[in-house]
Amino acid sequence: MLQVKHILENKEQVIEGLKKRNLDAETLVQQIIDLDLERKTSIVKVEDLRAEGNKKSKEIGGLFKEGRIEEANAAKLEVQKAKTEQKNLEEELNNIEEKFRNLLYQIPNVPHTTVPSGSTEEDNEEVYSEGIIPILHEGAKPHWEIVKKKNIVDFETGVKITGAGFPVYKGKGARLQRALINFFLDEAEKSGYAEVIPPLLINEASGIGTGQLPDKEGQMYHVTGDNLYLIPTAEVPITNIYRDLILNENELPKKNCGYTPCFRREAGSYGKEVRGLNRLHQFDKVEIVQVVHPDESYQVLNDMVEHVKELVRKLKLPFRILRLCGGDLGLTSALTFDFEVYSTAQERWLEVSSVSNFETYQSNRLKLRFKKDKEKPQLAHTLNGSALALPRIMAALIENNQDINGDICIPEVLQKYTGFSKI
RNA sequence: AGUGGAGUGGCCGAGCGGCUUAAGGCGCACGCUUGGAAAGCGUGUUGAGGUGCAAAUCUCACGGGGGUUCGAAUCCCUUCUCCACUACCA
Repeated sequence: MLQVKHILENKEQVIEGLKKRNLDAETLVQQIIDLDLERKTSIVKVEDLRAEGNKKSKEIGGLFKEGRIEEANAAKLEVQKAKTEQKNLEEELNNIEEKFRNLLYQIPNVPHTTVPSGSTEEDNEEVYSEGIIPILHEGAKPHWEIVKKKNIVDFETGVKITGAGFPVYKGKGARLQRALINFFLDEAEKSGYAEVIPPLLINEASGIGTGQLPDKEGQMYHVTGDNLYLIPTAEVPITNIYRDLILNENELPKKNCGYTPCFRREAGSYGKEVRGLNRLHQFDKVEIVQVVHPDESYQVLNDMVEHVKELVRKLKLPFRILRLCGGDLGLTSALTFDFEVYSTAQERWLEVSSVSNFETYQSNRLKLRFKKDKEKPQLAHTLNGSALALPRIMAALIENNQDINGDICIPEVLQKYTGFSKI
């Protein structure tokens, strides 16, 4: 969430910035400012009473020690009365603070100055593209037909076991998944990211920390028996490693990568969009995460984009990079670049990575700070990116690399991981 | 999962209703001392929030939340984590 101080000091700038999200935040921001004032007034009242109470209690302690029992008892009665008022005021303060927090949770991150305004993905700005879209032979097929024929991804069995969106990868299909995971992890480690294997279930505090809760609860699978959530992305557990920490400035940047399955309910999705591997409830992804000094976060965002570029390039997939417009930007992000690869048989672009700078939006919720010597701790910046999400990469590879015989050619960089060059 | 025990500052560890303003130690930082260092001595050593131009000052935090009390690290309830034993299991 945004820092209150930042809102107070940059009211107009915040409201103006949020317009890019097609959000008129005027009322909301004003409510927050008003409530903050109310909050402070209430704090003063409560703390004054507390201070007085503390003083009196100490005096009573002294009276008892001196054996002045009657005076002490009289003082007790007096304080007891004052407590009622204090309790009421404390309750009032609690209410204000809860309301205040809820309002703050509602305000999305302020988009970076370079974010284009716009409402849908149509308004995203293409900033880069690379690679040649292959011309497929007559009779080329979409990936869902190829994987069926080759028996490497079995959707029907997944439906039987769990439901739609939970495919079973088989044989060389499974092997290809594993190859991609290992390839992505090795590349990440080469770029200096330390690998972690995090939990796949997270608690409520972690969900709030990275911004999935309270707003996007419906998108995660909720294990109600234990009040845990299946991770929608490794971003959540990996970033939460640093929750409640005060790092030394010289420990920055923190760079982590991790492979995890991801679980998304994707309520409301249907049709061509979800066909085959296009949109799944469970999918594999390698994620890269950084915690950095605020002065460096945009340089780092660039580095992360370059890292992802290199991955897609090595897989020889045609891709483009989009700067997300305000309307398409996630709640917590200040600037996001999406990577899309071209899936030739479907004749459409598929999003395979999203690289974002959250500035202090997450770290403020996470209480993730760093400190230089004796200076006051300050919030770090957090970033993350998919590097990469597997199913759509697989879809594009399968479609783009099908040859005249209907076989799938494995890109050279993957062959040492797969152990075969064709499926 | 059951039963019992325990969670105190950067770390160890005392305190078990009011001289706690959290003892003592270790570590760390600075100073004195020294040719230099060690030892020794001295000083300091958390975070959040409020008031104030500032100096300063107040509030909150002893795993988390709630309660009892004029007053809670200390008593009660609840929850989490760790340890031990029992049961189960890859």
